[in-house]
Amino acid sequence: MTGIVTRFAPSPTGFLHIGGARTALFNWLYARRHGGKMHLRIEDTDRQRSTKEAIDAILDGLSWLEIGWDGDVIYQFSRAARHREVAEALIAVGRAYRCYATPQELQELRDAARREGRMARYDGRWRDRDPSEAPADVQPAIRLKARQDGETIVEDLVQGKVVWQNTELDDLVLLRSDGTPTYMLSVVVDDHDMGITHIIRGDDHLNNAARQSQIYDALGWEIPKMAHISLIHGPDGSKLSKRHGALGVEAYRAMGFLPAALRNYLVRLGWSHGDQEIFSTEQMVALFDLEHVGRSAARFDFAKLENLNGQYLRAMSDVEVLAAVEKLLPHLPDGAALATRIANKLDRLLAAMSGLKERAKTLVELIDSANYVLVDRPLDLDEKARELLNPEGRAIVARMLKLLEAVEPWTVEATEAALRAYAEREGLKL
RNA sequence: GCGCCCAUCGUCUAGCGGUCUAGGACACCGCCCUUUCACGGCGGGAACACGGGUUCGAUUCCCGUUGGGCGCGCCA
Repeated sequence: MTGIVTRFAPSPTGFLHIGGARTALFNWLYARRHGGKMHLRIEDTDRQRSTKEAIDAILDGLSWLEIGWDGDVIYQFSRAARHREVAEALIAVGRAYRCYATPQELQELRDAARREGRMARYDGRWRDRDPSEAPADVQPAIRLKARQDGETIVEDLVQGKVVWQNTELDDLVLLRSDGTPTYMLSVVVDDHDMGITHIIRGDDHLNNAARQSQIYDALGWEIPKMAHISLIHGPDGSKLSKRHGALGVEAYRAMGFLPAALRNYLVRLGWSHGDQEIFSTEQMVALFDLEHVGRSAARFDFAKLENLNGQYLRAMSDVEVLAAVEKLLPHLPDGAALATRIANKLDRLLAAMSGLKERAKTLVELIDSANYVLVDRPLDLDEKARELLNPEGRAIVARMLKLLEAVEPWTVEATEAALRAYAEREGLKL
């Protein structure tokens, strides 16, 4: 029973963004590398913000990226009863207590702390109070009775040893006054019950790691190995925002990126294997490790993604690229129209593919430049010839001819003849 | 503000005390190929944030400063 079990645990409050995709990829790679399993757990304990659309987007995004999970999808909210039971058990053994502090009281506490330059934390006012003092009209929350002395240490597989003074940590809420479990409790219980051996997640959770180890400690459970990977930043080094590239992965699909290329780009963000840049999925699985995951944040570089995508495109066979195009069509805004346009010209498209794919960085670019191949004959050759008057037009015509050469050689001859005639008439030099 | 994390070319990174006049990739700039574009080939500029230690010797180890990030909810 030493198999490795990882999990990807997104909260369904939005699409699967690029950072989440990388976290999923790392978990997936690590599990596969060691012949283990990766579970998918939807952290939907926030009933207000969790949506069906978000869940679908996450599932869809993962399957597009071809990142599979083992077993059924676990919905965290469905395990609330179990979480509640654990919280009660903690009270029974004296490691948790009911807290009757009101939201107003807590807010005042936070304000005071901030004013005095301390880390905002609960003061434990109900920690040792006798339950008989409880006000009858307040529904209590259940808080962990955390150790107040000593320190909490997390041995992180990526970040190394991280230490917190216990005086900095407070008695966190396990169960809300409405009886629902908090994220902090749920993760610990679920990770334990699911037999998770390795928690690989974004380092925005590093601080949570300390509090969660306190819960593990109170429960007497073994703490899974943890690896907190750095976040992905925008090109300017600040947090990745919509303005940058914090789009859902489905947006990258719509931009014409290939899942394999995106995976390759993502795995190199933070992880490396010497100087190697291109990794097949098999190689990633065979080589991935946590030792070579860097600790610093990486900026998202669109140009590099595009370059990588272009490399993948060129490496694919013409038939494969055509298949990828057809697969992409339903996800494009004008996909339906394009699909009908392409439908009866598949052979033409295929014939031009080798010329097309070496020019494009994305599938969308490729489709755009396939215009000349897809357009209905006859072309207005005179109009094309007129474009020769400027360098840009000259380039377009030349490129068009190159593409057409593979499809319809006669068109090239006809066009060239028309160009020559036109140039002669206008006294231009070709 | 307090806590925690991070710090090599513009960007992703290699480097785990001497092999570093710091390597690769993307981007950029030249040249070649090409009646254009792209692909391809060749070449070029470009980095160890700063200041203290430790050491015979620091890009590599320690401390501080600066800069950036994350966290500080009965959100996750």
